Amino acid sequence: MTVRVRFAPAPTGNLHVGGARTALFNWLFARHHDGTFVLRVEDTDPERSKGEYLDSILDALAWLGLYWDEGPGVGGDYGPYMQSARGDIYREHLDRLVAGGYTYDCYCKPEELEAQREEARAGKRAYRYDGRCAKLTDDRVAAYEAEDRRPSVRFRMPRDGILSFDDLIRGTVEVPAEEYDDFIIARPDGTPTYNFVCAVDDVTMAVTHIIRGEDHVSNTPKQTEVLRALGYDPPTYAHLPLLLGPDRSRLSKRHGATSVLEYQKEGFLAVAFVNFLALLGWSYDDAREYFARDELVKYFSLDRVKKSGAVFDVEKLTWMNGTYIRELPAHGLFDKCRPWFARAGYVPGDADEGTVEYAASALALEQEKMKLLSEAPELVKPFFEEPDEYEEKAEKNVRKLEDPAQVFAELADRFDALEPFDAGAIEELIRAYAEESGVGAGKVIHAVRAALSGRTWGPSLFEMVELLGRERCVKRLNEAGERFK
RNA sequence: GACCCCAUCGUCUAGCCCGGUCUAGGACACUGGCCUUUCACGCCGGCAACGCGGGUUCGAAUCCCGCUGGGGUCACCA
Repeated sequence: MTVRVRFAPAPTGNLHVGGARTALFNWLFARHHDGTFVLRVEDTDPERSKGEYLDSILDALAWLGLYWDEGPGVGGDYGPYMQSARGDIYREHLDRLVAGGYTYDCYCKPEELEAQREEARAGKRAYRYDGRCAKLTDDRVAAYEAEDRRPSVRFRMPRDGILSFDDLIRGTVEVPAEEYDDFIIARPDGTPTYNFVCAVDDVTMAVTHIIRGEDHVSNTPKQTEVLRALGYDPPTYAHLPLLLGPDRSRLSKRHGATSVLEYQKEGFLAVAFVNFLALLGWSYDDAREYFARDELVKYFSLDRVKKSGAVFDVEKLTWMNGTYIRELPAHGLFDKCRPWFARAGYVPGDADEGTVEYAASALALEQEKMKLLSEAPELVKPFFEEPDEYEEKAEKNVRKLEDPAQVFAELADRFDALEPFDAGAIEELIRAYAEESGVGAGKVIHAVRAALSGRTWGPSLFEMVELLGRERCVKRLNEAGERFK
């Protein structure tokens, strides 16, 4: 039997980190087993479902490279893949349940149910629907109908015994049947609800393995019972540990950035993000943590997924992002950073080749210290802007020179005459100058760096000078001379 | 509260199933040093964990029980 898994987001918000992890594990499992990754959209809540959220979820999945084999946009033999378009399928299955006596009409109004819940709360009892509508007399029903009350449909859950299911990650999960009540599978207007449609879709889409978050554990018996009533064998389940925030509660908006696309905007690389996500709850061995995508596919296995929740640590993600950035070829990195360069105005979309080369070279000089693509403009700023304000320490570095103006003027002259104007020659020049004037080479270097960039840090000074070019360097040295006269 | 699940450094984790090789390994963060024209990278070193209590056993991070702690779920949301 070929493996079929599904990721089933509700378009009621953006794809968040936890959802992305779930999608990734499903995708990896499918790819590993040469199976099929289905994307199903659970848009049965017309109030909260929005097209723009769907778009954003699809964008996020695409960014991560988690393309689906079946689903919106690509089709497939088990569609439609939007639940809102599967009404006929639900209707048919609902009829079967009704015909089989697995359901009953419930005339309780939402307010009444809420009152019952409230009562239970007050009495400190666990609330469970008491099944009162299961034994309505014909008169009662007639009366309700006369009142124009429209019934919802409830599914009869077993009254006693143990409800259990096998979970690839947790083993056998058992819950006493008394913990469950008869739940609503169709609203008065006929629209079906989650536990029913989810179960129906999973079997009608021939899903073999349900890999989802641990928060669905308690729903599972409801779904397996629906399936059983319909005459289907339940698929295999695997409930993933939850992703946690720093306070160890389930990761949510409270914890700041949780939308996947926000991470893209902040300058994370999809490869790094995926690699990092894969390591949340799954591990390969005691040491390895770098995995190219095909390696993840090759090694991924549900039996190396652990049961306890994992805190999403942005710091470690950031570190990992930096390591991936360092591995990028210079032009690859520049291409990734292009949007930030454009926004900073350094490299407009229609920039000429020279500018592009210059920017890419500047970026290459700073590549080793980048952790986020978004840092690019700040890092290369001195290559595009003259120093306006000096860092305090940079100014001090200049003042360590007895006569900064003199030094800068002298160096400007020498730069003017230097041939060739490359890093090697520049280094020689500066060291020779330091030697002649009896000043420490470090002192001169630091002062020049300050004069050129206003900073105490940056790339190797000699390479920076070479790339900036004679003209800019001479100009900035002269300006610095004025400034420190 | 009820039910379900979980429990190794601050964090991600290896080890647990098949007890000894674990004075518990790796990584992030933090930190000392080296390298060096700075920052960073890199390298070397350090700090830091088996939640507690009982068992079982010659021996327990590993098996069992209890406790504690944490999380999840208790909708005409998904």
